[in-house]
Amino acid sequence: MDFEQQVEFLSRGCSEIITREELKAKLLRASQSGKPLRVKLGVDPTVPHVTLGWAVVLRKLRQFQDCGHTACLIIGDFTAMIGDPSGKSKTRPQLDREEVQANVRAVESQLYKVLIREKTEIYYNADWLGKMDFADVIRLASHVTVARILERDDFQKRLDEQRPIGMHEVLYPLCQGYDSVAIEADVELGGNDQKFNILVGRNLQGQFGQESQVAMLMPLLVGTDGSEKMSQSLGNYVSVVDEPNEMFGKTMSIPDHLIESWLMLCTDVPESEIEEMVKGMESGSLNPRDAKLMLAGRLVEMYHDETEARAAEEYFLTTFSKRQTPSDAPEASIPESCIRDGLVAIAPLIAALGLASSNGEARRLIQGGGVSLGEERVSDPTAAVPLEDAVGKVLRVGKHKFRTLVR
RNA sequence: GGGGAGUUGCCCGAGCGGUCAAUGGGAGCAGACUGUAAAUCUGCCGGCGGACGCCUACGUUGGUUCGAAUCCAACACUCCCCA
Repeated sequence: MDFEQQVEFLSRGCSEIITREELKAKLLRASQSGKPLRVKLGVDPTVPHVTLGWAVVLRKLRQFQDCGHTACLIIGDFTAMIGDPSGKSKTRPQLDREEVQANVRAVESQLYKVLIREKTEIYYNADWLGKMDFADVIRLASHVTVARILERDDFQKRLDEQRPIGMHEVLYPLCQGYDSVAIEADVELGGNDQKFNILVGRNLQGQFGQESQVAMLMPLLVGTDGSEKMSQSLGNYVSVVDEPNEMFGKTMSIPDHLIESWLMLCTDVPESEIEEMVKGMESGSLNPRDAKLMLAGRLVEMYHDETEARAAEEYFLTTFSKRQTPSDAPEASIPESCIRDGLVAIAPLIAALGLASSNGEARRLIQGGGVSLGEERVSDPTAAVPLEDAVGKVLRVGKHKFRTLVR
C-alpha cells in the first residue's frame, strides 16, 4: 500500500483528524525512510472487558499495524488512579494498584483478538508518571492555563451544575499528554471524547521540543440501548469475548438507527456496500432486520469464526424468530433446597439458579408472565411441580434465559 | 476566615412529626404487539415469608418525642457569595 492508499485506508470511520496534512506528511516520510510511525493508544484499565466500543479504536490501531507501523499501547496504570474526567459528570472512583493490575490481566488476551501481539509495544505510564516528584508536576502544570482546562465541555458543565471538580481531575489531561512526550508518539488515537486530552499532548510535545502528534478521533460507538456511549458501567455493551449466541442476540437487539455506524465502525464491510444497504433500508427494499442479521453474523465471525456465526444465526432464528424453545439449553441441576416432599418449588428454583436475583423477584417474574416450564407458562408464584415432571424440561425465564432441568 | 444553600431509593426529584418502603419522572425487568428495531399499551421495580406481616433504609452519630426522612445538636461531604 503506498502512502496515498494508506491515508485513505486509515481515514475510514474517523470523525476528525488533526491535522490531515500532518498525517499525510508523516505517512509519506515513513514510507520513504522505512521508519514506522509510533501510534499511541491509551488504555484505561478500569474495566475487565474489551467492548465493541473499545474495539473501534483498537481496530484502527490494528490497521496501522497492517500498514507496518508500531502500535504503542499505554496501560494507564498510573492515570487509572486518577480517573479520566472526560465526558463524566461526576468524579470517578480511584482504583488502587491491585485492581488495576487485575483488570490489565483480564483484558490482555482480549486485546490480542484485535491487535497483532508482535507488533505491539506495551508501556505502563506509572513508569514515568510515578517517578515524578512534586517539582516536576508543578513544572509540567505550568504548561497549561486554568482557563484552557476549564474551557472543556465536561468541566464547564459540571461548573454550571454546581458539581464538584477534583484538583486531581484537572491534572488528568496533563498526565495523558505527558505520555505522548514519554513515548514520542507520532499519532494518538482516541474517541471523540478524548479530543481535549490528545490536544494537550500535542501541545506538550511542542513545548518539549518534539514534533507534535496527529490526533485521530473516532466517533463513540453507541451501545445496545441506542442512546448512550457503549460502556461497561451502563451495561449496554457487547464484549469481544461474548459467547456467539449472546453476541448475535445483543446485536440483533440494537435499534435500527445504529446499524450504519456499527457496520462502519465495527466491521470491515466496504463503505460503498454500507452506503448501498442504507439506501436499501431507506427505500424499503432491504428489511433492517436482514441488515442486522448480516451485521451480527459478521461480528461473530470476527471474534469467533464462520461456523459459529452460522450456528448463532440458526439459533437466533429458531429460538426467537420462531419462538421455539432451544433443545440444547444449558443444563442445570435442581438443588435439594428447592425440593420438598417430591415437589419442586419454581420461584425458589429460579432464584437458586441465578435466573433472578431474589426469591421475590422470581415470584414477580412469574406473576408478570415471564416464566414457563416446558411449553407451559407458569402463572402461580407459589407453583411447585413433581420432581419427575420437572426433570428434562426447559425452564424459561424472560426472553432469553433457558435451563434444561436435570436431577 | 465570614455568610448562605444542600446531602432522600440505580439516577433525577417530591416529602417538612404519625396514614412513608416513601408522590412523580427516567433507567431497568417482564407481558402484549413486532423484526429480541422503533412507537404504543400493561405489570413489576429494597430484602425475607403464601397476602394481612417482619427486617433494613432517607449523609454519620447522638438527642427530643408514645412516634422522626421530617424537630434539635455535633460531625462529615458538596455548592454558592464575600475575603
